Amino acid sequence: MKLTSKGRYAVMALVDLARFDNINPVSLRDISLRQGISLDYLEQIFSKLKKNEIVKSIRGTQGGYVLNKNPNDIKLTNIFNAVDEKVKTVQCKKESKRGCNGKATKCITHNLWDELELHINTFFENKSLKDLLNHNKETRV
Amino acid sequence: MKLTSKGRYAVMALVDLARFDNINPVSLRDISLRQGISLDYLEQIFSKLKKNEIVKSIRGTQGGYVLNKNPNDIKLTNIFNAVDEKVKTVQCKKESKRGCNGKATKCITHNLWDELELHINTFFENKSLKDLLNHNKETRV
DNA sequence: TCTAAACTTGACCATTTTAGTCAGGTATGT
DNA sequence: ACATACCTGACTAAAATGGTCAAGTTTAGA
Repeated sequence: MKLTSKGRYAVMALVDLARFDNINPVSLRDISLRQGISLDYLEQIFSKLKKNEIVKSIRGTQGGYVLNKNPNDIKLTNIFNAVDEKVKTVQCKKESKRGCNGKATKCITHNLWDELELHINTFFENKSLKDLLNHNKETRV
Repeated sequence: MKLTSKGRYAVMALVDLARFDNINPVSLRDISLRQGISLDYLEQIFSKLKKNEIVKSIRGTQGGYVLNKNPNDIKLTNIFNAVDEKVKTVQCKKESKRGCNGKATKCITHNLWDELELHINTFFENKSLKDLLNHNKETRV
C-alpha cells in the first residue's frame, strides 16, 4: 500500500503555489525548480487540478497558476480526487449481482476494508492546504 | 494508493483458517476453494506467514496449517509485515545526508506523510484477527 | 509587431510492480 | 506405497508508474 508520486507531487506543488500566489501567478517552471519535479509531469498534474477548479491559469509571459479557492477550502480529498489518487482497498465494489471472490456473498473481510477506507478518507477530509501552510515549514534535516 | 492483493489475501486466508483450526489443520487447498485464491499464490503467502510465526505447518496427509498464536494476539500489523504489505507514503526516509527532493531539507509536505502513516498504522495495530472473527461474518450481497 | 515565456494537448515509452503460473521437489498418515 | 499436502525457486504476462517528447496556442512586454 503506497501513495504514488502523482498525489504527493500535487500536494507539494499546491503548497508551494499557495505561498506565493498572493503576489503573482506562479509558473510551473518555478515550482519545478523549487520542488524538484519534472516540468512536463507538473503540466499533466496541473491540467487535472484546473479541470477540478482547484487552480486557475493565466497564459502568456508572466503567466502561471493561481489558487481558485481559499486554502482553507481545499482539502486533501479534493486534491487527490483531482489527480486520481484514490484510496482503494478492494477490487470488488460496484459489481451489482456479485460480491467479491465471484460468489453471491461479500468476502469475509469486506467490512474491514470499508472501515479502513473510511478511516483514511476522514484524515484527508480534515486536512486543508491551510493546515499544511501553518504546520509544515520546510525544515532542515 | 491501494492495498495489494497479497495483503488482502493474507487476511482473508487467516480469517478462514481461524474459523476451522480448533478442530483440524486446514489445508491450503480448502482455503483456495473457499476464498477463490490461487493455490500456488497461497503457498507463497503462507511461507511468509510461517517464517513470521503466525502459523504452524503440519505436513503429510491430513496436514495443513494452524494458527501459532491466539487470534487476539495477531494484529493486522503483524500480518502485513509478514507479507511485505507496507504502508509507504514517501520514498525518502532513510537517506542519511539528504532530505527529500535531493536537497538538504525535508520536503514541505514531509510531516504530513508521517502523520498519515501513523494514522493508518494505528488502525492496523488496533485490529486483531479476533475482531474480524466477531464482526465480519460472510454476508449476502 | 515581434518574441519569448508560459500554458495546452496528446502521444509515447522504459521500468517496476503485481499477481500470479509452472515445475519440480519433500514429508507423512493410512 | 501412494495420495495428500507442504515446500521452493524460477519464471512471466499484464498493468501501473513516472515520466519524456513534440507540437502547438496565448499573451505580456520590448
